Amino acid sequence: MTVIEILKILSDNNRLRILNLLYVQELCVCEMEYLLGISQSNLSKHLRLMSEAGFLENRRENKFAYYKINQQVLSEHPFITAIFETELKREDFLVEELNKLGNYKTSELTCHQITALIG
Amino acid sequence: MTVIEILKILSDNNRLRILNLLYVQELCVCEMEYLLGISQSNLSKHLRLMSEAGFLENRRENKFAYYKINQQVLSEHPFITAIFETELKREDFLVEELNKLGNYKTSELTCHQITALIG
DNA sequence: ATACTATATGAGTAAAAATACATATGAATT
DNA sequence: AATTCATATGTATTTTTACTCATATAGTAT
Repeated sequence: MTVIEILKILSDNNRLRILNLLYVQELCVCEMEYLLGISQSNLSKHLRLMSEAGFLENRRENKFAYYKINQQVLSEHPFITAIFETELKREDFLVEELNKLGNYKTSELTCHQITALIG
Repeated sequence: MTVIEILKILSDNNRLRILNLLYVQELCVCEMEYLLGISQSNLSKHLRLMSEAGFLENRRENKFAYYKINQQVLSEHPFITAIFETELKREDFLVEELNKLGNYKTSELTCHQITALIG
């Protein structure tokens, strides 16, 4: 992965929002759909883009698809961590979305329940 | 300047090439045109974009327009320095362009001579 | 097997960004 | 003042990227 590939991934608002959450923890597609309000197909395409670039890893558990950040990318490119740790914390809307993620976690809703809420 | 604005600036190949040189030193438009082989109008537009965003500063000296990186941007956003210092050094074509800049400097050509070469 | 449901994908559209070409501007020189 | 020359800008074009809608796929459960 070249710098420019990484920068192109990071320079989209929705992808930054996704990564902002995934930097905290692995998440299921339905959870991101719920937390971010991005349409399912759009979300899926951003996730695919980032996975094919090697930025994300994914697995399936039952019906649900989980995505997480490839830690090797972070260790090979420390500037990414710097962005997540300091830059993203300066953007109010991203901090709010982290709060929403926090609330979601304490709610202990399941993916099954989430998809019922969305659909 | 938001992170996303900065990332959008950085995520274009020609802009990265420009900044790669400007990270070494202030340069005139004609020098960048010569060193990078980017067309004058295209170059000018990239420079304008980055200046309006506050990423670059510029001054005129005689006929010539000089651009440099706004140091405040670097100090407020250390991840940018990390990109220049370590990431860009991994890209062969960018390192070559730095070498070309080095050669140009030792040649001690003037802007006047450069524009004669280009035109 | 069938139906159900979460995610992925194909095709089309819209929006944004990069570039090229022609021309304008503005400083310097004659 | 007229000319020259470096840079900037307007307009058009091309390329790239994001998104929507409809449909396919692949797991689950009945």
